[in-house]
Amino acid sequence: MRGIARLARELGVSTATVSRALNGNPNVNAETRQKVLEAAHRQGYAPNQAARSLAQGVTRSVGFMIELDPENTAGTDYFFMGVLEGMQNVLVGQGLDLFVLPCARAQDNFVFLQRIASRGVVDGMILAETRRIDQRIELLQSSHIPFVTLGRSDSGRDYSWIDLDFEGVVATAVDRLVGFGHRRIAVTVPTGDANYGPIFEQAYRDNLARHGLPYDPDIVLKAGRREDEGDAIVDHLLSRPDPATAVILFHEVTAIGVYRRLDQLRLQPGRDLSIIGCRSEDAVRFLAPEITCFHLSLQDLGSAAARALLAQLPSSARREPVEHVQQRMPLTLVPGKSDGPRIG
Amino acid sequence: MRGIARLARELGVSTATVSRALNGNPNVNAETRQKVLEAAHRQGYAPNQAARSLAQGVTRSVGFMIELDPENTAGTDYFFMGVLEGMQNVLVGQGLDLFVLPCARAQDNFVFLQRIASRGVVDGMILAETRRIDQRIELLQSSHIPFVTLGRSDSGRDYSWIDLDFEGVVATAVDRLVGFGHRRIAVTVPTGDANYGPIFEQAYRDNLARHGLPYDPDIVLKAGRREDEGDAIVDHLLSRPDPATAVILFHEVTAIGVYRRLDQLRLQPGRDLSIIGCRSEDAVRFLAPEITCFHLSLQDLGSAAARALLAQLPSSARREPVEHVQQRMPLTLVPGKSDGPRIG
DNA sequence: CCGGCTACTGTAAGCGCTTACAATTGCGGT
DNA sequence: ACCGCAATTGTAAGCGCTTACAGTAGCCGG
Repeated sequence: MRGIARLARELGVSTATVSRALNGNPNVNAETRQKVLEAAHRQGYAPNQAARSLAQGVTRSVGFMIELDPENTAGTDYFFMGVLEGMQNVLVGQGLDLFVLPCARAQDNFVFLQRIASRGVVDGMILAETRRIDQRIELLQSSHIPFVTLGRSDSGRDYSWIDLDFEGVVATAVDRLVGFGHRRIAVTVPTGDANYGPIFEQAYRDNLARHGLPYDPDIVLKAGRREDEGDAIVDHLLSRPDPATAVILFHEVTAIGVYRRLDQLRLQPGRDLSIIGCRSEDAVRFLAPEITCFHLSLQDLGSAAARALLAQLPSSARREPVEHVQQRMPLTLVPGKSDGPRIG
Repeated sequence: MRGIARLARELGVSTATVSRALNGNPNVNAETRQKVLEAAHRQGYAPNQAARSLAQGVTRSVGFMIELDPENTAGTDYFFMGVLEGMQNVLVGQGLDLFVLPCARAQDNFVFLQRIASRGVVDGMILAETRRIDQRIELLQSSHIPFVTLGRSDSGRDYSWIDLDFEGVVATAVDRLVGFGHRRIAVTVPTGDANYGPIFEQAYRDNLARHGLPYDPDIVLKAGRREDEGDAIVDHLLSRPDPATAVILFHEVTAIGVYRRLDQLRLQPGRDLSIIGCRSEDAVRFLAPEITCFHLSLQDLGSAAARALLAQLPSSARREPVEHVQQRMPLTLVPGKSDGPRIG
């Protein structure tokens, strides 16, 4: 005999009493509770989680699904650790455990989630890197599992998401560059099927329009998350008959290549080409001149996601249907020296 | 009625048969199995994991405990992502799930593990960042939970660990510097109570001795994992009456500060001070001149840990006591331009 | 002295699954 | 016709915990 049953026998009480004492049920004599707690502690007793969740139907834990991308390990930069902290900050307060569930290969993400989402592992899910069209959303909805995504998808359905305020970033960046007198403002947009590409590009178009500037697809460049893409960006932009005088970089690391190539051409960031990055990344912290970029609180992002999930978890009396949170996290501009007045 | 029972009723068979069919038990008529699998698929049936583990006593999953350090988010991402990949590469093949368990605050790591380690969550654990004296090791041993640590501890007990071959790194670095004619070789050692500090320092002493060089505590500097610590390192080393001509940096990011300060002093890495980093980190990828450092395959590290854990998991007939793996992962020298012959 | 109340504890029925064991069937061999 | 055996399926007992419900005891007011 083991677990609660052994404790019960040794103390000469029923398993029900032990269970109650351990779970803080008020219907237990203070003295009895004391005895139980002591014995439990003495024996290093820890409840079997599987039995617990089976009996209660909840696990008191939430999952955070991330995808491992062999192409791009370095790429995640310091994103997740900050986000995890933010999540934990709100989850531990609720007595919830966080399980990060890394999916081995991005392609397998659907079956992976299907397996994990089967009742009994977690009470809710947070998904990272939502795609434009993401089957996982429907899967979770049809399984009636509470979830939140980090990133919007194109699903028309109503669900909770937290995303970065790309619209705000682009608006601020364009305003700033236009204020500096720039009129040929290039932009790089991410490759891949994450949904922020189109969002970013759309924001770019909208903001050019707001300033009455024409949209020229020739200075909208696809670029991945590798610093050496920066070289090609410079070459392309400056080789135009009507060269861009400023560029907004979606992936900030590409700035490294941009700086390098400019240097080779004896050109100077901020003077010969104004550069604004979109989310400060570790790798560019040491560029000189400092890059103008946007700062994001990863902790806030994580906390927001966790809170949005909490709001959906069964809890104290909640009759009315859950409210879905759809929130864009603001980023703050950190002015550097990589942009400035247009010359010539 | 739900789960397996519903399937069983609809198909007019017993739950036992359904369970057997689903689990690939050979004692099921091929036709019956087919029917069951079809029905299960049609209904999107997924087994309740809690019930499964309760009945079987195993969870088919392993945990990887990491500690969140608000001081030090950057950089760790890069590390963990690579390691996770390596782990997944071996775990998915075995049908095991990996749960990353982030502990909110490093101080709470013991109670955190105690809670998680209670039977029923994972079958085994991998611990990151083992301390010199780490209670978690005894906890896991007394709970009879298979585990592996990333990093040695001072525990005399026999258990599985995977660590970096700091001894090899230091030996190679010292040999190289001595070969360049250096005799005053400084070193930085990490702050904090992780166990690699003392190991590193001991290796340093041993290797100096091997070359008949004196050990001078004055050029053994504590340094954390922040680039700006590099400035102080330079100032200290060069202000000595007998300045060091070379330095081995435990935390490679400090090289950024070192480069910066040298630059301010109009000195040059590789000529005025030879610098060797210990493990290539993302942040220093773009330093010029390139830093001489050591490359570690994070994937290999992760795979090794996962394999060491697998070896302990109950499986096919294994009567003899498990063998504990104690393995130091080799790092390979990547020569750069940050070190060279001693001048003067 | 009794009914009813509060405070506590015990009994036992699950939670959804696995699995040892029993039961059934159909077969070939004698 | 009967036995033994293999193949297949069913029965039911858990796995360790929670919890509705049913006691039991002590107390009060009437």
